Amino acid sequence: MPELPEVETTVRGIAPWLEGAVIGRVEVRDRRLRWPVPVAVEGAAGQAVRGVRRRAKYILIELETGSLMIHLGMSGSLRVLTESARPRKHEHFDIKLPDCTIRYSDPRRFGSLLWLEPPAEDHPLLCSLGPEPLSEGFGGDWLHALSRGRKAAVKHFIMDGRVVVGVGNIYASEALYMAGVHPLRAAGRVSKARYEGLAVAIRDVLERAIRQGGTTLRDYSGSGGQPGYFAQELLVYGRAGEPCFQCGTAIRQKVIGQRSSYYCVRCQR
DNA sequence: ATGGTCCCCTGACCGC
DNA sequence: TGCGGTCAGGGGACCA
Repeated sequence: MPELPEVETTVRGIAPWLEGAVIGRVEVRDRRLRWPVPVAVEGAAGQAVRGVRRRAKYILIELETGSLMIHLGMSGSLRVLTESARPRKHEHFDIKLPDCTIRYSDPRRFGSLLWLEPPAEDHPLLCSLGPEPLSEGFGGDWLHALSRGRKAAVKHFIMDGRVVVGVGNIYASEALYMAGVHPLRAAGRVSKARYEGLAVAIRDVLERAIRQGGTTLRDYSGSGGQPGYFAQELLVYGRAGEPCFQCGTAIRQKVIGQRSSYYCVRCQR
């Protein structure tokens, strides 16, 4: 469920509680996540938090001897609890802090909690990731250069974390629509000029979504339990059969690479 | 290397 | 109210 804006919203919500704090302990109730939660995460107890950051859709809590790395998968969320509350089903673990508890919930169990030895960036899950879409290193020239000769659909291409991180299914559809690029077009057959427009669109949609606290379609909520408000700004995602806001043509839905894609056949070429 | 396909898992929703 | 089918915002693993 969470894409980059939702993960960023979560990081911004938990960071003030973590920064400058010492971890009380990490209480794991259910180790069954994408990978079994390693016992090593409990070594976080008593360690000072040196930093909290996001890399792609991973949340990194940097401690003295290593980092806790959290991924929210499709249905994960972190909540800040300032009063004691009985853990419920699917609430796999708690990070206990002096002034609150950060509680992880993940019904579908596609998320993860791992312990990373330094340097964290050498971890297999992080070392081959592409640039952050909101960073200087990302732009149309990068997309254009990487895509030469690639026959995969451009939508699939921009969702590949080795190309650029954090562009999930919702925002891929949105950005392609904004840039007027057909999602099924071969990545290698998109011009440099159109990649420039696509890069701008990716950046723009992600920044606006972050400002709205992410997109809540069904069950996403931020660390304070609040929904994201970007759903009301979606231009194509989830609008199959409804008229395109630019030309009135019915928005098409098609499965590309196992995921639903939404686009306008008239406005996107 | 690249490009398909499959799958992990639970819950919500829809039609009958 | 119950039941079966379908669909979800991610992404690793595997095969050709």
